Amino acid sequence: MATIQIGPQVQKPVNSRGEQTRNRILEAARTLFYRRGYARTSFTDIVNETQIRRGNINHYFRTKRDILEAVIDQNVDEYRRLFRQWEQDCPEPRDRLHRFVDMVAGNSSNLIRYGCPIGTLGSELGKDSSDFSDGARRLFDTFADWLATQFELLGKKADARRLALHLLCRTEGISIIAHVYNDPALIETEIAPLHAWIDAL
Amino acid sequence: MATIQIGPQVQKPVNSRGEQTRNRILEAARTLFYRRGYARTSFTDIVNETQIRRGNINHYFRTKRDILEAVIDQNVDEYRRLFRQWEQDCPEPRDRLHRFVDMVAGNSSNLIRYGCPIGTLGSELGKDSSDFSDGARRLFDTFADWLATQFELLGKKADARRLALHLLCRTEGISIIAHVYNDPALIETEIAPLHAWIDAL
DNA sequence: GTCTATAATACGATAGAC
DNA sequence: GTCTATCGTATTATAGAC
Repeated sequence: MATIQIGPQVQKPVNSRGEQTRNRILEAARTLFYRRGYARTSFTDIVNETQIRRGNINHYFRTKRDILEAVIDQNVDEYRRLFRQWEQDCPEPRDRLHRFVDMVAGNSSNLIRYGCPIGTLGSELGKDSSDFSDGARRLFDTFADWLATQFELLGKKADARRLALHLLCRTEGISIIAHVYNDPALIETEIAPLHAWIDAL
Repeated sequence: MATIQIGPQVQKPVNSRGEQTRNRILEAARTLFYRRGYARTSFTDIVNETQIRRGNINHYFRTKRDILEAVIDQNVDEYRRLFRQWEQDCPEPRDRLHRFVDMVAGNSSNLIRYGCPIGTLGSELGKDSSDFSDGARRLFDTFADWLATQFELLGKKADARRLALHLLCRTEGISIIAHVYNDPALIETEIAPLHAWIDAL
């Protein structure tokens, strides 16, 4: 849905000093939340990582949870941008699905060290009294929706969502086990049948 | 490897008051770690849950991490006991594998609310500077080893470990996605092909 | 074995000067 | 927009009486 602009549009200064500071905070938080988990990442960790003073961070994000929400938004945006790129690169939806599976394989060194960036956050946020399972679902929906669209384009209209969730189950499971066992070979072994599965559709 | 006993064996009083207290602590911790995660569970939470005083808990477990290790040991023991039960109930290894898959389906209400008890703990412990990925691996090995044994008994000697890890990938992936989406139907849908897969081996 | 009291620290968040 | 200083609380862990 487009928003109607009245009068000259006020251009948001995307590279202002404030914007840069905010982005540095966000980037550090994203990495730390991924590598150490949200609960174990402290405000002080972010201060040390960015060298930005405590009070200044609080100027951009009043609470730690505000940072989390912004990090999730950033993740969603980034994956959507990636999907758009794939759509441009691959006219065939089948090739886009292969791209998705290849992304898992291509990111194996991070997956092995820290687990899936979406899945581990999802597990943590889904837990009791984290009252933020919305964030986890929003993150997964970014993937599920896009994957379902590709299956629809493949003519699997009725089963699109089921197939999308199936593929997510497969890749998430691989990420967990490969992470626990620090085993890159397992990713290769488990990814291969997924490519075959996509081709057989 | 059996230990040779010399002289009359000293029987450990398994139902002494101390043992009972220790077990109550352990049971509460196990539930809390599962439902809220290890990092977000505090000593105070365990005190409130058990009504056992702080100092008394520290008499049995000096540190929070000591509790974690004991909880993992307890989990390992309990699953091993369950596996022995299955071995008695089912002479056919194929039926035992079906039992394993059914366990996931039968535990769906907990899986949906809190995720997989092994997988979520594994994700959390595998993270950076938790320096306790051993615990996660030990937990998963309890399953992987037993599953591999069943595949060997099925005549899949060469592929036993690969098949075991594949099955773990599948069930863990299902747990994650069903948890994030609070979707019990997804468990049923995704479990069915696993039974078929076992039968087709 | 059980309890109370408390030490020592890390945390999230705020106030207010510049 | 950036900084220093600090409040109030929650945390793990310990000391020592009973």
